[in-house]
Parts: sequence; C-alpha cells; structure tokens
Amino acid sequence: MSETTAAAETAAPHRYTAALAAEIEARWQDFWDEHGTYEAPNPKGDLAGDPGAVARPERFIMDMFPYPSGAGLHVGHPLGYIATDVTARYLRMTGHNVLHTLGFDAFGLPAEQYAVQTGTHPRVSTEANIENMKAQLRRLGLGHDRRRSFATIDPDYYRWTQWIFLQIFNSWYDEEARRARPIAELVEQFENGTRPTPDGRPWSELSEVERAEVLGGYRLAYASDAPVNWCPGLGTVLANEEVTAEGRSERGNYPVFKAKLRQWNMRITAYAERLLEDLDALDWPEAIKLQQRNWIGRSEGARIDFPVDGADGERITVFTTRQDTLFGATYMVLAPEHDLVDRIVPGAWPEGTREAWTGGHPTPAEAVSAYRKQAAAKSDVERQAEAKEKTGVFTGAYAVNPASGERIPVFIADYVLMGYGTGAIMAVPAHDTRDFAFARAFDLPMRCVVEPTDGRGTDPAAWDDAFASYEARIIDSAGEGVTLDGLGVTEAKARMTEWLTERGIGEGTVNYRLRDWLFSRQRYWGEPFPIVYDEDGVAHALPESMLPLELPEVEDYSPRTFDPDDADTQPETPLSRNEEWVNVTLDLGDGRGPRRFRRETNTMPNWAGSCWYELRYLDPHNDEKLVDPEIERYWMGPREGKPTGGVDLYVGGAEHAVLHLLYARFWSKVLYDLGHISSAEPFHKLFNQGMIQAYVYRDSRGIAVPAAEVEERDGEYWYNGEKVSRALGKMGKSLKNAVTPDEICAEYGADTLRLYEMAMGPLDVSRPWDTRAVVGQYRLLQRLWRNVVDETTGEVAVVDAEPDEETLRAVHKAVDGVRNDMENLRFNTAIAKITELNNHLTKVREVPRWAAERLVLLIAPLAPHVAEELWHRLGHDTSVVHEDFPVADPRYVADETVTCVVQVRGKVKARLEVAPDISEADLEARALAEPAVVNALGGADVRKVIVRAPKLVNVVPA
RNA sequence: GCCCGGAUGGUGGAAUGCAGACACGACGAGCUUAAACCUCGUUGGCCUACAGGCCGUGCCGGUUCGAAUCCGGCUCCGGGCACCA
Repeated sequence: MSETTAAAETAAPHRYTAALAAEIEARWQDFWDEHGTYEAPNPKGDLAGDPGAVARPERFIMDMFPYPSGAGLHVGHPLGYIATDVTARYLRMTGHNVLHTLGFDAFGLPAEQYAVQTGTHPRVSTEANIENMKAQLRRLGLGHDRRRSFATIDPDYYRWTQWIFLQIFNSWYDEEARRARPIAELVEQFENGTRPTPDGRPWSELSEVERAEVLGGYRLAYASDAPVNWCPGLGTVLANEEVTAEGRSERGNYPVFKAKLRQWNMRITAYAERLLEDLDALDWPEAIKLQQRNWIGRSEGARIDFPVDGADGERITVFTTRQDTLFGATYMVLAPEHDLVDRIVPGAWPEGTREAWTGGHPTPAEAVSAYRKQAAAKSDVERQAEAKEKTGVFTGAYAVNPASGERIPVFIADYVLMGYGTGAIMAVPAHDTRDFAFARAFDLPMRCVVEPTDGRGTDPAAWDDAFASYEARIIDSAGEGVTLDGLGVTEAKARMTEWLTERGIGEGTVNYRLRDWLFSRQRYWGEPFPIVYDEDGVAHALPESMLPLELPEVEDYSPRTFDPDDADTQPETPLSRNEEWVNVTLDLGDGRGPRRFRRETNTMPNWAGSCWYELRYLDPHNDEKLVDPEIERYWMGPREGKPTGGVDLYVGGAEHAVLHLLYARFWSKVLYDLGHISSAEPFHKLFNQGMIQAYVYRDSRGIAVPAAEVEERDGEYWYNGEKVSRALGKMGKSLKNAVTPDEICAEYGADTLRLYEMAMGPLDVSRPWDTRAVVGQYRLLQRLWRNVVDETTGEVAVVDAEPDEETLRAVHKAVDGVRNDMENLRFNTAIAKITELNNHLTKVREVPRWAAERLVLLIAPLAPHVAEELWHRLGHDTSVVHEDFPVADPRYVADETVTCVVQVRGKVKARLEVAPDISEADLEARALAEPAVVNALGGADVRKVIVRAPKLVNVVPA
C-alpha cells in the first residue's frame, strides 16, 4: 500500500477539508450565478420579476462601495461586505425582497498617478483592477444581484452624474419655501418684477453677462474665486483631506498654498439647517450625528453694525455669539482680504499712533498692503506653526461702539477668517481668549463686563487669560436705552438683541461653520463638467441630449508642475491640452444656432460618483431617467419608522462621517426638492464597522519586517535571529502584515473566513487579526459536517427520530437567540449560540434530522456554501437561500426549571432549581430555608428580603 | 486646547441582579510505532482538607439590598475638530 493511500484513508475520505470546501463553494457559486439566486425583482422595468416576491416587504442593504485599488484586497476589506451579506441573507429567509449588490467607485487619483508613471490609460488599469477585485469578492460567496452592479467610470453611469450636476446648476434655493426650485422660476420673478434685481434696474435692461452674474449668485452650483489649496509641486489643487496637518501635500510632501482660482462650488450651505434638522430622524450612531452637527456648526448670535468714524455711511458688520458683551468691545478686527479694508484706510496715520500698531510703515495703506502680502505668501505650514502668535496691523481707521459710544481702533489680522461670519469681529479681549492674546500683543485696552466668579477681580490688566464663562452676571453695561447690569448671560443676550433690533443696527441671527463645497479638480481621471463658455465667458449648460460628455483622449495625463515654493503659479489642467476637444462649435438648442464655445476643463471631485449611487442600483439600465420614480418609491420611499425614506442599512467605515455622508445627503435633498425622488435622506440606518487591525513588527531601525515570518518565544518576538518590537496598527502591504482573503480561503475555505470575521467580536469594534484563531471556525464547520455526514461513508448520518427534550429546548433556545442577534447585527454572539447547539448535537448519540435541519438553516446566512450543500444532502432540491428561517416556539425557549441565585448581603450562597412561574412568597420561603443561607445568616435577624422571581433572592441581615 | 469613544483571564471577546458564554492559545489524557488530525479533561489569582473559602472587571471615591454595568474625580489608549468670533 502506498503512503498516499494510507494517509488518505486515515484522514477520513469524506471529512470537511479545505479541498472539499473549495469544491463545494465553487459549485454553489456557479449554481447561484446560473439561477440568478440573488436577483431582486423590481416592480416594473427591465428588472421586473415575480409579483409574489415584489409583494414582500422590501429591504435595501448596502455597503460603501470600494475603490478598485491595484493592491487587491486584504482580510480587513470584506468585513463590512460579509456583515451586510449575512443580514441580507437573513432578511431573505424571513420573507423579504432584498436588494443587495456592489459597485465600484472608480474615478480617483491612484489610477491617474499610475497612468502618469506607466503611460497606461487609467481606464485600462482601473478596469483590470475591477475584474481582479470582482474575482476576489466572488470567492467569498457574497449574494449580490450582479445585474445591478456598475462602476462610476461607466459613461452610462456618469452621464447621470453630469445630469444631476446640471439639475443643481439649474436650480436655486428659495429661502421662504425652504427648498430648491428650478432657476427658470427665479428668472420669471425677475422678469415680472416680483423680485427686484440687485441694483434695481429692470431685468430686461440687463446684459446677458450681467444676468449670468446675478443668477450665479443664486445657483446651487456656481463658479467663484474662493481660495483653494494650491500645490505647485504637484501642479494641482487639493482637497482639504489631501493636505496634512503640517500643511503639506500627503503625496510628495510639497508645500500647499491658499490661492484664488476660479472654481466650481456647490451651495451646500443653503441646506445647513435642513441637514441638521433631518439628522434627528435617522438611525445613525450618535457619534457620527455629533460629528455632522459639529461640522455644520450652528451658532446663534447677532449681527451688529459698527459705524466707521469719519467715513460717511461705511459700516462694519460683525457676527458675534456674545452680543451681551458689546459694552466690552474695545477694538475691531477685519480679515485681511475683507473688501471694506480699502475703503476705510485713511491717507495718513492718526496723530499719536503707536509704533507697534503701524508695523513700521509710513502710511496705513502701505502697512495694510504689506501685511496682506505677508499673510498670502504664508503657506499653511507657517500659518499652523504660528497659530498661537497673534499678528496684525492697524488700519488707521476707527469705528464707534454703538452701545458705549466709544471710538475703537480697527485692525486687520489673520486670526479673523474671511470665510466665517462676516469676516469681521468686534473684539472683547476681557472675555475671549483670542482677543485677549491679541490685545496683550498690541497693548489694547480691555474692559471687564462679565463679573468673574473665580475671585480674580474685575481688572483685566491683572489677569492671565480671558474670563469666558457663561455662568456669570453682566456688569458695567449701561448705555442709551439699554442696561444689562445684573442680568445673566442668556438674558443679557436676549435684551441686547432686542435693543439692537429696535435701533435698527443689528438683529439676532444664526451662523454656520459649514462652507460651500469646492467642486472642481485640475485632474484628468474624473467626470468632465457638462459646461461650455461662450465668447463673453458666460457658462452654459449642455443640453441633456449631449450627455454623457465623455472624457477625451489626451497625450499626457500629468498636471504641469512648478517650483514647489512658487505660490504665484497657476494650474494647467490635462483636459485643456486637447485643443480640439476644448474649442467647439455647438448648437445648444437655445434658438441661437451653432456658436463657438470653450469647454470647462476641470473635472469633478472623487466624491461626485458616490453622492447618488444608491439610486442607480435601483434601476441601473434606465436610459430615460436616472431612476424610475415608481421603482425608487418601492425601495427607498418613506414608510413606518423611516419618515425620510432611504436605504434600510448602510455599512461602512467611520472615516466617511462628514464628507461623503454629508455630500450624499445634500444631493438627495436637491433631487427630492426638484421632485425626482421620494426620499429626502439617502441612508436611513447607518452602521460603522470597526477596523481589522494587525500587528506590525519592527526591527531595531524601526523598519517593518514580514509579520508572517516573525516567531514568538516567551512573550518576545524574533525575526531572522533579531529581536523585534510589536505594535498594533493598520493592515497593509507597506507594513508587511497584510493577510489576503485568498490565502485564508485556500487554507480553510470561504465559509470559515466568513465565520471567523463575524465571530471576532462586535461589528463596530476594531480588533486585531489573528490567523492562528481562524481554525476555531474551521473546526465548527467540521463538527457541523460530521453531525450530518458520515466521514467514512459520505452518507447522511441523521436519524428520523423525535428529538429528546433537551435537544428540543437547545434548538428552540438557539433559534430564539440567533434571531435576536441577527436583527441587531450581533453576529459574534449568534455564532456562539450556533456553536453551543452544534456542540450539543455532537454529544447526542444520533442526530435527529429535525435538529440538523434547524442547525443548517441557522448557519445558512453566515456559512452559505456549506449550508446549501448540507441542505441538499439532507434531501431538499430547493436552494436554502430562500428557505424560511426557523421560528422558535416560546414554550421550549424557557427552561422547565430556572436556576435561582440566593444571595446574602449580595454574595451568592446557594442556587435553587425552581419553576419559571414560582411565586415570590414561595421563592422567599425556599430561599430562607436553604441550609447555606441559614448558615450564612448565623442566627442574625433578617432585615429585608429582595425577591426577583424567578431568578434571584437577596437576603439582607440586620 | 475642545468634543466623542474605550479599558473585563495569556489572547479575541461574553455577561444590564450568578463575571469570564463562545473561540484561540497553553497544559494533561486518549487514539497513533510516531506525528498531525480528532476526542475527552483542566485553564482569572491566592488558599485548600479538593468540599469549599477569600480576592478580582484601569485607579480613587459615591449611590444601592446588590455595580463590569449608574454617578463624581483621575490615569492611560483610540478617534474627530482645531484661531469658527
């Protein structure tokens, strides 16, 4: 007998091994694909199907779709995909029509960088990556409706991204109606005079350029010269998230400057209040809601006008949240870029201006211009470094404090930001830390108007910092028609707001931290804007018939780079080099015939494609509409418990807490306002999965060594004979600690990998990967297999006998627990309960068919391949995917007897087996009669007995 | 600096009135010429007569008949924001 045969015979021919798992998994994956097992029917259209299935309650279960990187997947990536797949499978088995699929977020910088390096077209490398990722994901047995998958780079998809851009471009926010409306309705108001033009002239007298300018002030997508992150070393502008905390580019580590460039913006600020309000109805983690609330940053306060002394009619309008401290405002500060600065700067320094205020310049104009230049030339690196030091310069102008009547100096300083509030502040150095620091640096006066509660006295000259508490009373604040003295901060604010309003010099107002969304990038690999400019520079929307506007071929994908330190350079977009594409003659269908135009050569940011993809999954092949309204209403519409509609479950990483999730909410609201969809929110329930971490091993030089080759001896770690350090970090190629799903599948099979990832811990908690521990779930499947199949004969080994009482209860208890856990995404405890039941069945001599089948159904959402195989071996010819999930009989969920704990003074002294419905009196009597209790009491009187039938009695002696 | 979240055996984690379910690892036994696989047992610490006893959920304090769980104060770790008036 040869050795191989001997080995094969001893290793039980029909054991569940990695080889058998691979065979089973491949076979069922093919079966599911052939039979369209995971296809969810729509109520109409090309994906319409079985009306019986459509009539079921619908559920839309979604993942944050991946960027198809060239590096492929590691085991951390599919964690969320497995979790949604388990949920989707559970919902299918509990009578729902489940939409579950996955697409690809495929525009992005890595493909473009790769193209620059290799000359490969980004589309070629991206599509190859997608194919590779699809193969890796297919191996995991994810039940996706493949008909609904797409990539954001498909022209059929980005046609609609461009279409939505045009919808946003062609609308404005009606503050009164609190919703977006078509821009044509605004034009109508201007035409018939119900809304006056900015300068009061009739609309008909405005030139085309003037009209475009007016409308640009209203459009939800508009071009502006807002400062952006310009990185000359890379030749492109960068999103904030691509700039490091040190103010350098994440890629290449070049300095980043603020530069004014004409850019597209989205007026997301118009939706600030609704984005805030609608959070309340969403089933999201509180931490994420909080992050969004902070990002939106609503502040209540007041706008106050300060007349400029000697400048006729000029006023400085500030926003403050501390109008109660107006009497303490002793100077003002404008942002260096503020428009008003040039108008208020006098020709010469006022008499007696201190040297420290002038910066040594002979005139205010020169001082201002020098400071502005210095501020603009600062890269963010320097700004960050100097953040604590206050700089600025006197403008030479004075304003009048409307409450105290005092003349107060006006400064410019870069600690006041143009982008927030009105770009101007009233400075109250005694009660604001920043103003305090500035006042100290420039020796400005301070007035205490809020009485300190910490015993520091009322003379700010003696203080070390500002007194900024809200829990205090106002003092020294009496003026013409208003007295705040003695009021608390809150009442004082209200009183002051009232007074400002009466006098017509201010009003209560709400301000938001949220900024408009910079929407253009100087890149190649993104959606082109469907915008052209005429010879006057007026932007025109392309008609829908010209969509998609496809990306043109270019010779060079790279942006033009410059001297990294030269902030005065301007980007040159890759698209602008294709002159033939840029300069076109088009008939826009506006009745003016063919004309010459220049195309917009910026592209949209990465976020664009992910702002609305949930909608396209619903109706992916529709070429009339982005989604059919009836289909959208079916899957996403509001219903009981989901007042604003949306996806039923959206799972992804918490790193998207503000950007993607806020942008997607914004687009939803615009589409909702314009009547294209019925859901005002895209994602009703959000769940953030934790990160799978991995140990990083480093040698004495701090360089990561291959984690797989590190050996552990007595709590120390060794690599190549050298001792190495261990720390928990991210998993990835660069840290040499990546474990791929492919290797785990090869070693144990996909079902084992799925179980392990779900069993590791609660889904929302980050935890370290431990390849050694994977075998535990493999053993679970081997025992499961052995409970059903005879390992030596391969025959089904279950018996058609009634289960004994204990097994009956074990099954029902497991069913009840697993259902509960599944509904709350607690897969780790669900697996523990399944394991317990499985372990119980390995102990009974013969496994009853009924119990084996329940067990197979319970594990089916988690380990679908082995479940499908066993289900068929047990004699069923329908797929387990659409079987009914077991239902627990409450009679068998509760044990016949429960263990009651008897405590004395909170310490467990005895345990009683009692009936679940035992009365409190009986239980108390039995507990007090228990010898161990009598013993513990030692004859002491019983003061009190707490009875929580049937589980606990606590006896308290005197 | 401000705002969140977390800390339980050697490890991942269970547990909302019995701390340590389930799993990994470790140790012991069985099977085996041997090893692997598999099966069974032990596995928080200390004491122990092996029946049990005492201590124990980051630290200090509190509420309660009873606290891993609730409250106050700290320590450490992780995340977010950052001159936002």
